[in-house]
Amino acid sequence: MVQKVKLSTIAESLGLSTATVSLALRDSPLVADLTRDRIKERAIELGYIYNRRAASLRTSRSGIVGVVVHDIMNPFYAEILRAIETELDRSRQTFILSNHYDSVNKQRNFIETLLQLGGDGVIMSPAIGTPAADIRLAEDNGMPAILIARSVPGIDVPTFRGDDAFGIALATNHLISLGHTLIAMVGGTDQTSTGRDRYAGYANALRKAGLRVDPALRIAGPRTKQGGFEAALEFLSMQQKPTAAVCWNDLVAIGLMNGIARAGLVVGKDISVTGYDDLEEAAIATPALTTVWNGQSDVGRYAARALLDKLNGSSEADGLHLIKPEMRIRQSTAPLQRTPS
Amino acid sequence: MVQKVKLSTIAESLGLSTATVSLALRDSPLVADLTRDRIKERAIELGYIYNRRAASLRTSRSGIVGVVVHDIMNPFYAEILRAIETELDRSRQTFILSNHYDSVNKQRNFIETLLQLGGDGVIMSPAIGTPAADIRLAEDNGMPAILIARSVPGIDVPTFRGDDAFGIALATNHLISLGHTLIAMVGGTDQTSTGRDRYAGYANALRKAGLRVDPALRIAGPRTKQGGFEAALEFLSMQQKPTAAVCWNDLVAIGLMNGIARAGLVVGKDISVTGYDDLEEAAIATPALTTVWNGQSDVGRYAARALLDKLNGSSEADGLHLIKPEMRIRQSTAPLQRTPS
DNA sequence: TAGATTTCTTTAAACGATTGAACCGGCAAG
DNA sequence: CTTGCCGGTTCAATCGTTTAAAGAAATCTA
Repeated sequence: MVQKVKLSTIAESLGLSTATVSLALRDSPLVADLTRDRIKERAIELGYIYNRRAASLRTSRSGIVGVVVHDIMNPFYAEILRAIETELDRSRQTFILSNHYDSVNKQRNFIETLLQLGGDGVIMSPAIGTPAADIRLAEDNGMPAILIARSVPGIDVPTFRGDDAFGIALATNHLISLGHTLIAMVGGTDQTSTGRDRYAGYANALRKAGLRVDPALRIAGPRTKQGGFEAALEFLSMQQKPTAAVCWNDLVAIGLMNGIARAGLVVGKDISVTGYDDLEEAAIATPALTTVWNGQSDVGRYAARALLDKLNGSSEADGLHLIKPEMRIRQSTAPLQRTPS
Repeated sequence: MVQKVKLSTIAESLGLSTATVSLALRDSPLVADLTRDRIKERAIELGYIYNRRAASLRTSRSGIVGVVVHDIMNPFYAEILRAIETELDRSRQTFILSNHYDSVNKQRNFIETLLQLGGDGVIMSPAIGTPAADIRLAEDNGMPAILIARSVPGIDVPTFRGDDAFGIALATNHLISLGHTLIAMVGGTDQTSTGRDRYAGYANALRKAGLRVDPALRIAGPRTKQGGFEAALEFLSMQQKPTAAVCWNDLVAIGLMNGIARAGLVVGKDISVTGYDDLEEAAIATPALTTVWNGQSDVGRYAARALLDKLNGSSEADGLHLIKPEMRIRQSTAPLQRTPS
């Protein structure tokens, strides 16, 4: 269907040229005030709808920004997205969201689609195993990329994430200071930079405190509630009976707490559990979850701003920017109970 | 920046016309097999990127579908979106997602943006108070709309949602059959069609069982965990001491259960609680939540299909389609305890 | 009063792909 | 030998907007 009302419709109805109408609608000082008002009024009367594809064909700015993360329904990303949304809304950019579910293919598809649509830029939390070439594909075609939450080796675009090693060390040290010596690490994988950083943070904290680092205490697994819930069994049936768990994130921690509760033990008394991220949910979990705030809102806000800056050509924020996490102590951790033996 | 590689680049490099290249890339039977292969090969060599805006300017099909709901981070919508995503992916449509947070303005902005981008269609869970004119704006400009989860008075486009009155009655009857007579309804508002339907379902079930409907037992509030958590106080301090709660949704129920647990009471023994929606989370909550499956995945799938059908001009699914909810009985509900009096 | 300047407005050429119509050389039918 | 047809390819107009550059009318300058 062809467009009913276009610039020329308005132009004809007023006996003007499309050029004038175009300029007037964009508040150009070139057109007389009176003319501008008449044009705008008529545009509304006629129900004119601006055709962005026609415009962007000419100008090569589409006003579209892509955002792709592992899973937008994951509350961790949800909080980042919320911040990005706020920031982009302010500068009237439309954003296209997508999950990649850690499929490099799905992610590349998204980048290609975005290029086809003439996307102005892309913010991404790269899928596990993202090749540098995929980021370059975007950059080389004039679509700047910003990374969040994870880095890609060989890529130097602006990257924003929490300082994972530091953050996990905060949690681990907190447990150590409560007297725990057998501390498991539950959930997640060691295949991402995040994963390696977190494990290193945990292991280093133990070593510094003179405790043994036992690989058997690492229970890897999905980063979900379900994953944490299922890990509870393994956790509780370990030979060495750990008394505390540092969890990959709040979801895993909440799942684990549920699993432990099902088994009749009391988190925050028999067992101490820490989360990571400080989701809204952490505070209302039972017991309220001790966790580490990971700066989601800052990550989102900074990432969006970095992109907008790039689009305006003004700034250069290339390279890695680490956000410092902060400890949030609640009721899921407690001093070590001396077991009557 | 102008496009580096376009149809004409390929055409020139092979001594052909852009017309042939255009046809070849779209697998038209009009071009010779040999030619087609050479063209495709060269396109890849040159790193050609299809320019959808140029194409859609000519064809008026953009391959973009908009989806706008109250809050994509809300797991209820998340499950619907997941289904929509799967269905749309299959037919290579890009989808643009947005929250309206129940702001009619934000929603209208989204519709306008989508029209500007030449969106092929829109799936929406309309904001509270959406005027019929906003839906018509889309339809009148050739962008078919599909409604999910809520209806809009005066609008007859395809609408998919759960049968709320029926579903809440299921939950209410379940509690009645367990012997409860003082049953509160917690969370949500009565300003939407959904809200009115749900309250009606609850009230009717009580009346049919010969029980009194007391407006004081209706605790309205936000449809979030936080909302449920906060409602716990009010619930526990009511004069008439209800022994069970029908919650607006699983989130409210989980929040309420947390709140009740904090107060030292045991859900599934002292108090019975039902949820609504059957989110993934319901099964792993503690105690596992008795709830009503609301057909999210069906709603999403049917809605996406209805839209795709409309785009192909093939079908007519106008009007309301109700999905029948189903009961999921777990551990958060139990027979009424006779209070020692 | 002629020329210069200012203030609007228009002309016309892009932007990159699609598509109905035209073209072309070769071959079969009449 | 003309006519028609066929597979393959090209021509040229078109989608709706933007924007240099040119034009026109009014105002200012000397």
